[in-house]
Amino acid sequence: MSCENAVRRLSEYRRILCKLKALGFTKVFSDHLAGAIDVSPALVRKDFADFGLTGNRKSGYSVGELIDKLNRILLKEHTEEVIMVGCGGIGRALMNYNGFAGEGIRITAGFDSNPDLQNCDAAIPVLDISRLEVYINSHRIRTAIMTVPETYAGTMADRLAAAGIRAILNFSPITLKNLPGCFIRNVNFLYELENVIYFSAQDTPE
Amino acid sequence: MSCENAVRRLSEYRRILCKLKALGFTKVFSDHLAGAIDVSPALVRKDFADFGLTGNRKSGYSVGELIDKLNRILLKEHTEEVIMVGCGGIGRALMNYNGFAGEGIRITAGFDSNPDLQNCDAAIPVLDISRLEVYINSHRIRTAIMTVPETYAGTMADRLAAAGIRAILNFSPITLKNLPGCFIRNVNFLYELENVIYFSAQDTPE
DNA sequence: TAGATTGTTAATCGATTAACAATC
DNA sequence: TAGATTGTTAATCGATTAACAATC
Repeated sequence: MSCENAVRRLSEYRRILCKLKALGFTKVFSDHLAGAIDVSPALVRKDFADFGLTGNRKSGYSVGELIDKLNRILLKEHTEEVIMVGCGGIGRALMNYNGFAGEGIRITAGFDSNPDLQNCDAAIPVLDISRLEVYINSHRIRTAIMTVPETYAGTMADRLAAAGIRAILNFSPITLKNLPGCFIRNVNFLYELENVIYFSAQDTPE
Repeated sequence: MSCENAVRRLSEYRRILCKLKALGFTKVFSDHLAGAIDVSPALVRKDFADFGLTGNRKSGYSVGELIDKLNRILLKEHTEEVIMVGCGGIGRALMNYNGFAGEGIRITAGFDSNPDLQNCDAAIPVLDISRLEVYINSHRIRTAIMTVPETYAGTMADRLAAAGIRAILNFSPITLKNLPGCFIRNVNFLYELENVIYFSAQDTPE
């Protein structure tokens, strides 16, 4: 768990550092970053130490150097190509989501078994699911986003892993476990919303 | 953290219990549920004890009774009305998401400042953002989903909290902290994807 | 040097699990 | 009764934080 959380914090540090850089800052202290993401300065330093990010005992950390190293760790040095498996409403919305392009992530193709959703000529082509394996192989895709109905999620994850996918972001409504050689991260809209609804009824939701 | 995690597990237990009920099961043991969501039987029993769900020292837990009590805890006894703030691609996709309706959750209206997205006559009307406060008040809405651009997220959350919203599911690309009297849960698509991409490059992603 | 910050270790905190008495 | 499972306490585990020596 810690590792997943730590990597998420790296994303957050990176985001803040990019903003600081844009504002002209060249140095930053663990104290500042800690305040920005609401953790202790000790955790910032520990995270950095754990991932080999070093600072200077007098002048803190170099913003530019941190960003460079974080870019390497988070695979931001080259554009990462990702596929979308399942192109219903959520899948298409994420394919058009504008928060990825500027961050070195590109969804290069979608796959769906429904011919009505297929379109080879779209900006991001939506191909028949039968072409999945060949595409993954020829484009050396390692990462997939899955937004398929519950019934298909399990077998589709197996199929993706077998085709060489190393990690899946799973939005389908069923929680999947990691497969051998394939990391799976589940995001369940229903559970998230039920969670929020639960706290909306608590005396002190905060 | 535990509480948020525990409530999420309640959602998972509930889902599994509903399936068991559909299959005709009337009794279940902590051991079974534990296996299904990949935790220890002790945690299942502790979760249940913490939320006042009791079993029988010989015959385990009653499926029907657990579902009833979980429905009460998770506010499933009446349809929960939720609003969507920001009706771009993700917002509209979630408004049309078919995973909520059968689960006692209804998105009753969307709000956006862009007139092109507004439509009073749609199945789920999309209203001008100026009508937000009146709508929340007259419909006694407690829960909101937010999919707005980064620039507006902070002030919009303040506005929602001031209007009486008690909990927000925030999909906007900036992490928000809880406000006094308003719980905020952040889901950041970029961070989730960066996380998954990170693990796709690890030797043992699993 | 004096002051300030990192890097790191030990302490703390909280969540999960193991163990077992209670009991159906 | 014997066996099995809950309910609960103590132990464990892991993540976060406090503290401080090293040092720029």
